[in-house]
Amino acid sequence: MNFSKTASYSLNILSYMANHEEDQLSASILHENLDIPYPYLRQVLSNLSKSGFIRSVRGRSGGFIFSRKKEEIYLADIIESTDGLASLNQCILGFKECPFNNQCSMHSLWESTRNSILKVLKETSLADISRRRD
Amino acid sequence: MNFSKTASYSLNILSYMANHEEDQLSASILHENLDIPYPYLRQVLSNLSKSGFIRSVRGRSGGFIFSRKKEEIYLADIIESTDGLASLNQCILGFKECPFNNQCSMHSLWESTRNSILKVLKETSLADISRRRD
DNA sequence: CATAAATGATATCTCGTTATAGCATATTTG
DNA sequence: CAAATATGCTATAACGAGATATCATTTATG
Ligand code: FES
Ligand code: FES
Repeated sequence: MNFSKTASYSLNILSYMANHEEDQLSASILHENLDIPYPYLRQVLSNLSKSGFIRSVRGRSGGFIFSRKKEEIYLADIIESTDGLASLNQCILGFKECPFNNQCSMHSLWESTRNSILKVLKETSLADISRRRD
Repeated sequence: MNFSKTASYSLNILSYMANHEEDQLSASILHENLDIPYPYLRQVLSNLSKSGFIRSVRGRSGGFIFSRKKEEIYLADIIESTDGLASLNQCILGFKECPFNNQCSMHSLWESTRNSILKVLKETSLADISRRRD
């Protein structure tokens, strides 16, 4: 950890979409509402399509819409598709081996912490966080 | 979070030095014992000098030695001098504003977690972690 | 004094992430 | 049909962290 900007963007996009599930949203609309550079936003949307979270509708008045139920898309899935979850399994100080001989106070603290984080990521769906928000 | 490689290197170097406090250690010696590329190691050492944790002795049989007591160098000081501690005060998902309207389960979990981490960093000195280790 | 071995300082390279740009294709709308 | 507005695709640029390379300077040692 932590997560990349691309992962943040992805989470931002999908959570916004979850709050506007009825609509099919275009990159332009998303760009107007989210603080993400337009060309990069389009790349990220493309990736999210390829990852199967959303699908695209081409042509004028096209856009993006969920291809899976938001109840079944977990935050962990999104992180996994962008950064991978492996980063969560590392020492918070970035060491391969604990330089403090596995005796440092970081070790156990971070281990239980990251398990908590992982648990939340795995149990929280886009539906869970889709609450009133503009 | 998380911390940069440079921060990891710095912690690695200083914790190694704390276990060899008696000695004045050269970059070559440190390079032989730590898994850090030599030229970069020298840069990091230079930064640690400028930050006042260690001082350099020039000339043949020169090297580096603590300029402050290891009892008074806290992990938080080291992180502060490399990455800055500000990174710890951010949403773990990398958002400026919580996109979930501050209602997401990450929020409170991460907030208390990072406080715990910060507490450990602020209370753990190099002396505390300097225990038998080669 | 000359050599060896160390740090000081700085310029450059690499590489992955982030960001940009442009053209092709699809589809709605008048 | 033609224009407008989407996405698909892909090439390229910008940027920063990490890594490398050089040369100057300092000092111990023979
Ligand atoms: S330093 Fe990371 S677990 Fe000990
Ligand atoms: S998403 Fe980071 S605090 Fe809610």
